[in-house]
Formats: sequence, C-alpha cells, structure tokens
Amino acid sequence: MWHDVSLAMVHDNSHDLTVRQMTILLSIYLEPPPHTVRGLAAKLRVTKPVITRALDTMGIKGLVSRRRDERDRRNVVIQKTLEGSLYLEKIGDLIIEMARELPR
Amino acid sequence: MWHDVSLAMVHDNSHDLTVRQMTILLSIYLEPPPHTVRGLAAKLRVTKPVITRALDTMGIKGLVSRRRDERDRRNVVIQKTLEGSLYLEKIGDLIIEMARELPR
DNA sequence: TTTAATTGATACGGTTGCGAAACAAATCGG
DNA sequence: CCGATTTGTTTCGCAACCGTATCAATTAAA
Repeated sequence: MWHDVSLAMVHDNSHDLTVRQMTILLSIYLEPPPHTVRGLAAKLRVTKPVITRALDTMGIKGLVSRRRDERDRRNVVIQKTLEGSLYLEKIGDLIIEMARELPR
Repeated sequence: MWHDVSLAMVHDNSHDLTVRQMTILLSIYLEPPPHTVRGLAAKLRVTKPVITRALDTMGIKGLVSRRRDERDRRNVVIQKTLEGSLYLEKIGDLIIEMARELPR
C-alpha cells in the first residue's frame, strides 16, 4: 500500500514535496493549532531554518500561509489554506482507495 | 497514520531518501524481478537519468546493487541487498505498528 | 558489413535543500 | 531604561537533484 500511494504521488507530481515538507504539512493540518516555527521544529526534531524554508516553498505553492501573532509579535502562526486542504484531501482519498484494494 | 509514519521516517534519518527514491526502492523489493533502468523509468514515468542517479545514491548506501545482463549486455539488472531488505523490513514494521495504534 | 536502434551512463547549467552561524525584532527581567 | 533571552529569518558555502542533450556500448536490421 505504501508503495502504491507513493507511486501515485510520484505520478501526480503537482506539488512535489520532500518527505520533510509533507510531514510538516500533515502536522499543520492534522494536529490542533496554533502552530509555530519552533513548535514544528521541536516536533520534527529539525532546525528552525528547515521549517522557515519549507513554509516559504509551501507558501509559494499556496499550501499554507503565515501571520504574525499580535499578542507576542515574535511569534508566527501558521495557517491552513483552502488549496492545502484540498490537496491533503486528495491524498487522503488516495490512501483510502489504495487501502481498500488491499488483499486483506 | 501517514503522518505518524512520515514523522518516524524523518526522525530516523538513517537513509534520507526522496519520495522518488523510496518509490524506486519499494518497486525493486515488492515487484517481481527482473528490474531494469528503463522498466523502472516507465513504471514511475520519469526519465532514465532519474533512475540511474537514484541507483547510484542507493548503491552507495548499500540498499541495492547492479549487474550487467550477460544475455543482452546493454541491460542492467538491479538486485536486492541484505541491507536494503532489512531497511524495508524496519519500515514495514513501523507501518504495522502505526496502523495497530489507529483508533479503528 | 554497415547502418540504425536500443540501453544505460554522463555532462551541463540551473534550482533547491541543507546545517551552522549571524541577524533583526520583540519581549522579559532587573 | 538596558542587557539578556526568545523567535523567526537570512546568509554562506556546499551538496543533491532535476531535465535536456549527448555519449559509448551493444544489439538488430538491411
């Protein structure tokens, strides 16, 4: 199943994200907000620039957006987007479809 | 579940493969041999250099090996290795473990 | 045998991601 | 107010990957 889904992702190729980027995206959309750079860095155990750069590229693709936290303006809160939701929904459907076809 | 497994892969970090490389590796180990460069390129719908380069890097990591086909010496057949088998087995266990913890 | 086709590898220029370090802005603590 | 801390970003040099085009070796075809 992992093979089939990965293969479909390679075929799709619309947003080709790295495993790290995909993991960041899933964290943002599946775990309860708010999400910050340092929080994601800690969860994935990577450095902060990794998060910043991933947010840059995913921001250009429209998959996430950023906003300053007005209560503590050092913080940046990461927000979901419609396009990101649609993209992950598509991947979710893909996984479900592949799982359904498993030989059980 | 996809999230959890990806997160574990990022944490592990022993061989950090791209999605393409992982898909190539899974194809080699899960689909019936023989595997050739052009065959994998066709299956993944990528160009041949992509396969060659992926085999280079995965070969260095010891995950696959290559051998000339003696019947048609233009061909290269890709072979599994012990280390590659162990690596994929570890990932398989990871997936099973994560799936077991699903809320059903 | 000589030409054409097939197969995998390589060269090239460009893009992207990386870790470490330095940085600017904001907040905290005395 | 002023130095220390926290937070996210940027810079630097470097390595890896990409697609296109080309190459060398091998086989098939004429």
